[in-house]
Amino acid sequence: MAQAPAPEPRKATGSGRSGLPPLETDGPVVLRFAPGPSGPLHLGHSRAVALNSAYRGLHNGKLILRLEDTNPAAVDPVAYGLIAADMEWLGATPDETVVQSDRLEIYCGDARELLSRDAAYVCHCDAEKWRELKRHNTACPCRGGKPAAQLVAFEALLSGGDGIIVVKTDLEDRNPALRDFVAMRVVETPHPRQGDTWRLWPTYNFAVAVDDYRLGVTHVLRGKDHLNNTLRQQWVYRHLGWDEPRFIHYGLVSIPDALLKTTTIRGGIASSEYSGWDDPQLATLVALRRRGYQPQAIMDYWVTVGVKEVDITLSWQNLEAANRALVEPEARRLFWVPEPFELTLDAPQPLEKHAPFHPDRAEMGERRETVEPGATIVLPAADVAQLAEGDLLRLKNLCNCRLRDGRLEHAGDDPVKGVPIVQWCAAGAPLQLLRPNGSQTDGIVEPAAAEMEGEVVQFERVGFVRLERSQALFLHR
RNA sequence: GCUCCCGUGGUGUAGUCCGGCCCAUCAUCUCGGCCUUUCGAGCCGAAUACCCGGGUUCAAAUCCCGGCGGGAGCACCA
Repeated sequence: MAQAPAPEPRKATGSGRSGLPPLETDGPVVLRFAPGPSGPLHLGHSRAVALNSAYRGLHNGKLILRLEDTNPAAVDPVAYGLIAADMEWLGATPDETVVQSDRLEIYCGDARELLSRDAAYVCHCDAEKWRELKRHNTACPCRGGKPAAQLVAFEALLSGGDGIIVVKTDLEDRNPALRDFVAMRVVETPHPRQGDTWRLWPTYNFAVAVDDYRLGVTHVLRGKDHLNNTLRQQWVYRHLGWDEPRFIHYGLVSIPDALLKTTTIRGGIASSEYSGWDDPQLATLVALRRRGYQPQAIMDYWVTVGVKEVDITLSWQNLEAANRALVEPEARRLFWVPEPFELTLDAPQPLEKHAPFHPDRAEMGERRETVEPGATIVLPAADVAQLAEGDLLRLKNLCNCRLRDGRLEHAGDDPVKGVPIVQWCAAGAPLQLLRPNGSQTDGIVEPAAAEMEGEVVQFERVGFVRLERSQALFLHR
């Protein structure tokens, strides 16, 4: 029984070492991540994934992915696969995946149990009227029916008619959010996976309570926005005499400069404002991945943030720092010249470029290139603008030059202290850099880039980027 | 409006339950310096915080009361 998923070797990278406080527990730990399949995961989701996954590792527990697709109208069939892929990329592959729309018999069973215990009722009132009555701590006429009659009404609803199943709570509760809540309702829209086999669908709170219990979840780790939902779900536990899991709520995260709302992104893609879910302007996981974010950086970041109930603002700088620490030792260096300015090089003889792929790791090799006298050299226009006639500058890893009459005049090979050092290209290919703010910069990249598609590299003096076939995506400085 | 949660530097975090070892930890950011044929990395240093007001106490970031501030929920969404 005690399944022990191999805890992946979790390397304690830099910042993430502080670690999470262990969970209170008296046995095996079962956790779950439960998104609705409406699109791929984004940075906001990744906190829940990271925390649940970190605790799985810490307690050698089990992590369930539960797809919450009980609203047929809000399901994107491709999202099931996208979400699974995102979790895998994060290194948080679930031990088990369950889909709520496969479990309708279970919800119906527990609804019947609720009804027969007089803990729920079938309501045929007008929605607005029912809410209004609740607001005044008043029961609707349907609430008083006998369990036997309620059960009959429930069976009838399965095949036709209007109505909802309501969980009885305390109508006198001072918190208006906690007075009687809907457990199941009729949705005629066909479900992408189930077609029209079912018309009575559970709501979020009911399905979650049932599944957390029946799946043996021991710790429910989720955002603070679920505080009231927890209170509602606890009514189901009490009515049915179930032992409760431990509930842990972490604070809300606000992510600056990021569009996270799935429906808005979907709209932006439809209107071609974004090229797709992985558009570099987005904070979806696929987009961050495409730009060169390392999953471990994201996971580490959330672990250092922890599980407190305070609301936080995500710090891109801190996340970038975590990613830079991972990427910097591995990233090969390359010259990329933004807004290239052409100059002719005057030199007495051919010059040899010896540029290491990594300044601190000679074993990574170097890029070599011969530059003939009279060759056209491109420099960043911004750097040329800084230069006055006769000024000395160094073409990095090549030679010193002096700017004379709009040409570059060779001025020695050995580095001279205090001289500006600039990246340059002689041969090279056009390459556009895309930044997450949507801007694009034209430039020339050195020949070595040709065989480095897909790599995260550092453009010297520019920042880390990920190379694609004919463009580069800016990662961070 | 009602209900619930939270409030340590720019950002995040440790400490708050069990008051003293906290003139408050660590990371990141910022600013200097060193180093470096990148404005990357590395090394050294600096600056910046206990929301406010009372109270209890020899002693409060830590306990109590009252303000103020932020957030969430009050869906036949998840």
